[in-house]
Amino acid sequence: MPELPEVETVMRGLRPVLEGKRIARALVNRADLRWALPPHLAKRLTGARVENFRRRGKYILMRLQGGDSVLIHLGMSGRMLIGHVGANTETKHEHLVIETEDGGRVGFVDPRRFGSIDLVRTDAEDHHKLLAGMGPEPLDDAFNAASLSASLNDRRTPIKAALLDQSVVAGLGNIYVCEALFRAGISPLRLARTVPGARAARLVLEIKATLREAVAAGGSSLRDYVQPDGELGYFQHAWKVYGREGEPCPECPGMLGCKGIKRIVQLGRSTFYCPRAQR
DNA sequence: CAAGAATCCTGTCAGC
DNA sequence: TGCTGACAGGATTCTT
Repeated sequence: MPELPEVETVMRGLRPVLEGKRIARALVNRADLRWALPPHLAKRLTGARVENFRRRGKYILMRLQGGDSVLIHLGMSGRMLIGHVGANTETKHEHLVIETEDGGRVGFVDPRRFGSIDLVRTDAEDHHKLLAGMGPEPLDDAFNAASLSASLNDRRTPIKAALLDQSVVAGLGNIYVCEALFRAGISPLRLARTVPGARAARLVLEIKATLREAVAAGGSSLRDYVQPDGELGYFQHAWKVYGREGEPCPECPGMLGCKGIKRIVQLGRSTFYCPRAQR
């Protein structure tokens, strides 16, 4: 679930609670997530000072003093529950708990257990199996019309599938791909190889704009997801097509040939788009 | 080799 | 109220 804006929001929420703090206690309640947690995770966390955070795609990296990074992926339903030691925080599916010396408490909650946590040496973060081969950060300058065109050129999949591929661009998921394609006026069914050129240039701009706006809004809060501080992100109200099957298209409402937002299935997942506005 | 399907797991919601 | 089936932010692994 959480896509780049939500992961970024979560990371920003963790900073004030953990950065510069020493971990007094760490507790693993359940180790069988997507992949088994490292056996010595709790031991490695306990007593460690948290230096800083970094986000890469949909991953959060928490750097510890001593040269290790904790690599966190929230999967579909993962979130970080922030509170205080001793406060009533009874929650199901809290697989990892971290308590800081100054009384802060962070719980990793993930009902579906598609998330994962691993340890990696900080100086080799990008060589980790899960990060190696990941495409450019969409908000970096390295992600531009030329680079996107190059990676779409030899692809025969629909553009929707290509953008969900993290090796093309890192951090996009189902929602933001739908939104960016709508804003760029590109059909999700269009073959990726036909996008390079002017369409790719427009697509890059819309991807960046959509993500920037979503980050500024604190992400999109769905059923399982709220910001670490419990506040709701509000970008879901700005969705133009996602989850809006049957509603009028914001681009061509009521115009001849516009039948509103349509839902189709690609890669087994819902795609929302306007067949008239997106070509 | 590339592209699509199946898969992991739990919760929620709509419909009957 | 309770049951059933569809569906949900992801991404690897298995089949065609």
